[in-house]
Parts: sequence; structure tokens; C-alpha cells
Amino acid sequence: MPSQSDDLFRALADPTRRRILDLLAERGTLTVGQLAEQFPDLVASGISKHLMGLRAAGLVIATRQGRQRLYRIDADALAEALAPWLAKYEPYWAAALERLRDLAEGREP
Amino acid sequence: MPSQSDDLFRALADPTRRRILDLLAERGTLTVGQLAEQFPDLVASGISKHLMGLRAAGLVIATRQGRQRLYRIDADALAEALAPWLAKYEPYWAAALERLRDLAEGREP
DNA sequence: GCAACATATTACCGTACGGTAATATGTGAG
DNA sequence: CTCACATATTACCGTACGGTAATATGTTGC
Repeated sequence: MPSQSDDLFRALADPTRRRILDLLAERGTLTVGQLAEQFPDLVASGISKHLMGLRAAGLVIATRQGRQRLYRIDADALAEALAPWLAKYEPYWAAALERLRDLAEGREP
Repeated sequence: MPSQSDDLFRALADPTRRRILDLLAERGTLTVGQLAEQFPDLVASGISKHLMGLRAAGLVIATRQGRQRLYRIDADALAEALAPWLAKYEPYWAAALERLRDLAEGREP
């Protein structure tokens, strides 16, 4: 019986799937074809398979529009899956994240 | 050329490795034997192999003490590896984490 | 030095995974 | 209705992965 966390981390394990998520996070909504354009080394059906994987893990939602399918991140599901794990490790990443934010705003340490 | 993120998420992909990290996060420092006790279904050398994987990903550090080896989380490395990805997805998990914290403190929504 | 112990390393095995190619399904256009 | 298009599904392949068993390395205690 695979747990919520299992699905999440298994989905995140593959670099292609992570990049798909990145693209969806940046652009909000993309079709399979638009995503496939970003992966010249992969065949389109490969992307489709990865999207199925992300959908199975509940990280992504598809809505039909004409003959294409619009994918977007399932924000609630991603948040719910991630939060418990993040809470457990908060002491580890909190400081680094702060530092990263300061750096992005050009502040000095 | 595997990136920092690749190593991190690959290491986190396996439930056994995640549980090893959990145990180290809770108890601070553990020997291979102490860790192996927590996995009755696995042989000790299997744990050792997973620890090597975590060490290779830079998430864990070992120090020798007598004939045993003490493992602990490499807090800095974990933080540095995790922070950039977390920053990218902060809008997604921030609210859920807040909710989780409130819940833990018994607050009402 | 040697026996017992803790961990690491190697060799090996089955299976799951990521990839492609081929085929199927569903939809808009003419 | 039919053709072209967008995506999904299936079948198949090589490889990477997690696991065990066997062996090697290094350390303490006698």
C-alpha cells in the first residue's frame, strides 16, 4: 500500500517530471504538445506517460479543451502532500530558505 | 551530469531512505546497527547500502567511533539542496504549512 | 595473534522504470 | 463521413534499482 508521501516522492524522483512541474508552475497551464516542445529529446507519448504518472500521484490535473488537454498543477493536492514532510524537516531548511530570500533581494548577510 | 536536485530527489525517492532520514532527524545520531534494528525486514548490509546512497547524495555524514560508525544528517547540505526547490514552490506549500501549524496548536480555522 | 564484532563491498537476481514505436481513442475541420 | 490532429495506451526493450548472500575490511578484547 503506497502512502501519500511515497507517491509524491516517487513522482518527484524523475528529472523530466520535475521539469514538467516547473514549467506548469511558471506558465500555469500547458497542453501536452506545448510541454513536449520543451523536451526535444523525448517523444510526445513519453511526455504523456509522465503526465499520467503525475496525475496518478495527484500532483497535476487535466481538463479537456477541444482536441487538446490542458494540464495544470493541483495546488491543493501538492500542498497537502508536501506540508507534512516539510513540517518535519522545517528546522533544517528554514534558515537556508531565509538566507536565499535575503540573497535574492540583494541584502548583505 | 546529475545535478544537485537530481541527487537529492533520487535519494528521497526510496521510502527506506526517507525513514532513515526521519530516524536521524528524531534521534540525531545513530549507528548502522541501531538503524538496522528499525528495519526487521531488511538485512543489515542493505541499510549500509542505503546509507552509502545518502552519503553519496550528501545528505548524511558518518564519523567513526570504535568499530561502529555514527551517522547523522548533514544539516547544511540538506538545507542547501532543498532550499532552491522549496523557494520555487513556496506559493504552493506556504499556506498548507501554516494551516498545519495552526492545527498542531489546536487553533480553529 | 586471533576470535568476535560492526560495517562495507561485491556479486548476483528479479523487478520496476524510462524510453521508443506502434496502435487506439477521441475531437475539430471540411 | 472522412481525414487530420492531439493525446492516450499498449507492447516491448535495456538499464538502473533494491534486495540478499557471501566476502572483505577494520576494530576491540582476550
